Amino acid sequence: MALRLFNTASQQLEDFTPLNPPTVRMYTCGPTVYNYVHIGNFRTFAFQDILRRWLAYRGYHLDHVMNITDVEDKIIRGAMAENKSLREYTQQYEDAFLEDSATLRLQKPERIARATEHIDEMVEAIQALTEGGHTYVSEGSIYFRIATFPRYGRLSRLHVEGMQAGARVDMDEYEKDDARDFVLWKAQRDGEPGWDTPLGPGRPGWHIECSTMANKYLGDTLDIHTGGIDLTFPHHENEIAQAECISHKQFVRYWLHAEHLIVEGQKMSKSLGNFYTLRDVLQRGYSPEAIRYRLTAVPYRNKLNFTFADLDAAETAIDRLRNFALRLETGKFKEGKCPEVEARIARARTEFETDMDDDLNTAGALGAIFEYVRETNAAMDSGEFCAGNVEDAKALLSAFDRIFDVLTPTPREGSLSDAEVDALIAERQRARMERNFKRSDEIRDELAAQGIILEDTRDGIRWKRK
RNA sequence: GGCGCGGUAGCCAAGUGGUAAGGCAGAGGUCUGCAAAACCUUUAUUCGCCGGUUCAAUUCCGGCCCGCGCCUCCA
Repeated sequence: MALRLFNTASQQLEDFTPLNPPTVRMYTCGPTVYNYVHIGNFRTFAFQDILRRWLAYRGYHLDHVMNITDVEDKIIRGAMAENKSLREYTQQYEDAFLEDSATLRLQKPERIARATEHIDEMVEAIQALTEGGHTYVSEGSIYFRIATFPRYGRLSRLHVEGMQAGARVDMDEYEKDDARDFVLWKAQRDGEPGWDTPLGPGRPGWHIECSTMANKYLGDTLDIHTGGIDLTFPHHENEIAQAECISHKQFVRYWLHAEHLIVEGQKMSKSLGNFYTLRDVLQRGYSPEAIRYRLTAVPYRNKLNFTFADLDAAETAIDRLRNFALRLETGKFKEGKCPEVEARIARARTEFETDMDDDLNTAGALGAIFEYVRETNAAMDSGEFCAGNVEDAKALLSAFDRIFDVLTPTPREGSLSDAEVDALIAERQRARMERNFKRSDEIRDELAAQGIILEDTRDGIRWKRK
């Protein structure tokens, strides 16, 4: 069965085939680094990570570019307020973003591109648009004239002709001929950082960076372009206009948009006090894996209601999977191979893959995995599961973890080493043999205080870190 | 108003024209020196409401109610 993805452009599920297999050329809209990235942003980035990993699972070779928007109004305001250079100001947040992404185990795109390092290319793009008659100048700034691109609005299905100049306050504070037009190049104003270019002193508009960098690194036509659903309009619409007016080719073949995350049923906003960065959530003691699990367990086209109760549930759900993995490692099973068990594992894998192929139905895929875990646990309890089934069982679990990546606990600093734990356990076992339960319970409590949980199972003692 | 999404057990959530996956929580059980941990079993006569199509609808169609997003800051 082929991978099917929901294309915003067609509003339909489509079979996915890249233009030049096995390479998939993908561009994702990255963060604007004017602050710490919040968990809503990470919902989208986590989706992109799942997409990446599933494409790789399906044998595709990724050529993925993500941008870092490091010049923009809010950045300029922040940098000027702190009396820092643009670079000084953005570097701290870019570093934090990369660190947070690593914490959430988001795979790095093949290339991360900063807007400020592509000014020349953007200038060239704007010049090309000007040559094509798509621009005009107003008060030194250069605008894209939407009237020159008849297909404008097709992606978002918005009736742009209904938007009239003056219908709303012009947030850009610049004069435009038509409210629908958008800025390509902003003229420099007093004290603001800028670049001296053939276009005059100034800085690029937001939209031009993405289409320019995407085309530079991935060619005229990309296979996939993704971002949050709010970027559909106007950002992606504008990217299409820019790119296609220059290349006269289709800019993107598959547009994928992630729905938003809401918090406790409400839109996340600073005024409601439900605005969280990843760091905020980690400080409450939640593991990165639980956050990653929660962010990816709900299929990307559904709204994700982020609650702390659900994070607790995620921690427990991950424990269940880890316990199963531990049982596969440490369990003692009779020799041979049970064909029924083998068949069930194969069926579970098919279900897992079918769900993932179905527009990345992560909830369904997780369902298949948990069902497999329960069935296999039961087979182990009944003695039906054999040593010869271990390899298949492990293979499926690791296939799952290649995508979800939650099984390995994030190490904690300052905890006991494995050897120290083993030594204490051995001492406890001696105490138990001597029926010195006082001492054995002491050791158990001591380990528990260090986050080490002992399990006395029928196959012997085993332990894990909490 | 325009465009779009959703309403499935206490919570999260998948799903199909033939009678409801999975996770968490709850209940029961197994194991154990006691525990803990773990594992197993169990929990929706029902899928927002009302009509219609059909032998059969949660799943298709129409209407209604409710919640939400976007409509040039925004993942």
